[in-house]
Amino acid sequence: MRRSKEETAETRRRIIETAAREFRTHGIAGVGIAELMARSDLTHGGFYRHFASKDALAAEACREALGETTGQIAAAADKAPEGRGLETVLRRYLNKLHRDTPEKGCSLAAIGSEAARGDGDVRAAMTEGYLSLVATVRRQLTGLPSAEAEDRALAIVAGMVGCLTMARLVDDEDLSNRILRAGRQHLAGGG
Amino acid sequence: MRRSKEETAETRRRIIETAAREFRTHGIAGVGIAELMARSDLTHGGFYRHFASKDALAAEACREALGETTGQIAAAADKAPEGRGLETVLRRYLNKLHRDTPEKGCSLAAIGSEAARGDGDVRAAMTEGYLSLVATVRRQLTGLPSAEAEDRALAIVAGMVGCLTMARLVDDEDLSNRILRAGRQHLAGGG
DNA sequence: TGTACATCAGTGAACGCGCGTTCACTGATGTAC
DNA sequence: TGTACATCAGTGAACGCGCGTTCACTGATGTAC
Repeated sequence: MRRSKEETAETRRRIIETAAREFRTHGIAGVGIAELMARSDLTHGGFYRHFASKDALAAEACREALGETTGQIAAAADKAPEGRGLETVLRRYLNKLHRDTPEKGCSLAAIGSEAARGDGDVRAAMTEGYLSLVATVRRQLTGLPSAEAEDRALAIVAGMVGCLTMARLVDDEDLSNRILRAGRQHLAGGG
Repeated sequence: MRRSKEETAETRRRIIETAAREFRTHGIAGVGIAELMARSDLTHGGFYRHFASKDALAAEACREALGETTGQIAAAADKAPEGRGLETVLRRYLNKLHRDTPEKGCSLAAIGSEAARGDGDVRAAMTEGYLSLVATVRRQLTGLPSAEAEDRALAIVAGMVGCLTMARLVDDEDLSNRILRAGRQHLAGGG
């Protein structure tokens, strides 16, 4: 049952996509290899033809997910009218749709605290994604000394991640909505 | 082997303390009942004399941990010189010691993304802890319209959680230190 | 206050289950001639 | 271009292990008289 190179590459891509979705929904520890493979229309036995371990897949899935997220936000920021780039990034990140669909959203918020304890490759992928968002935000901060713009971008992106995480964590929807709005307003202002 | 009421209460307290520490270190999913009981000098069988389920213990452990964290920060803020309350809170929360000892630190940052997917009681405990920190920060924001001070406090605390989480997540210590410093500076300024 | 008995904290074995990973096998693909 | 054979993607059973939870049992504590 050997498959062609194209089929093999496509299978690998399918597993990563499934994992990127499932890990963001349930956490890395919350999804098993067998379930992941079943949702990719495969049996679990073939997994190790594609990845050295679950952690190796987790790192690839995070890279994939964060590439998507950071790409979309960078594109939106670039298309924004002059001087409204930061506002655009904040609106793109801190909204109800993003809050309610973690499976398609930012991995930093979806699995940040779990990944902080995790595998080195996963942390490397997360660091790269974070820095990519920071670079996008930094580009919107014009008219500031370079060092201060950098620092401000670090704090703004971390603040975005924190607001989204807290908006998902609290058990009161009104409060959750207020957190999103407060984040959009106050992170723009100088935080 | 029945124990006295005092011994029983003490045992229960010991399990909660162990859990508060272990869950913050390894995540809720990352620690088993048997390990938790062993670290409390007990065998796993007796667990259900004290708690209805692992989730019930998780909620209690979060409540305990957050009570400690929020109490310490509120006390420090109250003792701060006039007008330096927010600065004090930020210094207490965003520093290397807190980053490097999650087992004694804030549960919102340690298990925030995992708890967001979790049990209702856990989320309730987390929401309570978050609101307690928000109230402390809000008290430091004088000379602002009440509604704006509230919103600002929501964003500041979420930003603190995000900065601490990211400082733990990135795999570059210099970057981690810069995130802590940027958070202290820019969350004070208006975010 | 002393006695008889019910309660129940803690033990340790056991429950069914899913985990990550390995492996012998199948058979189509890729390659060497 | 055609043939023989090595490669390897995917299958499904199996590995040892730890998970949350249950349960019969022990014996000291708490309670009722």
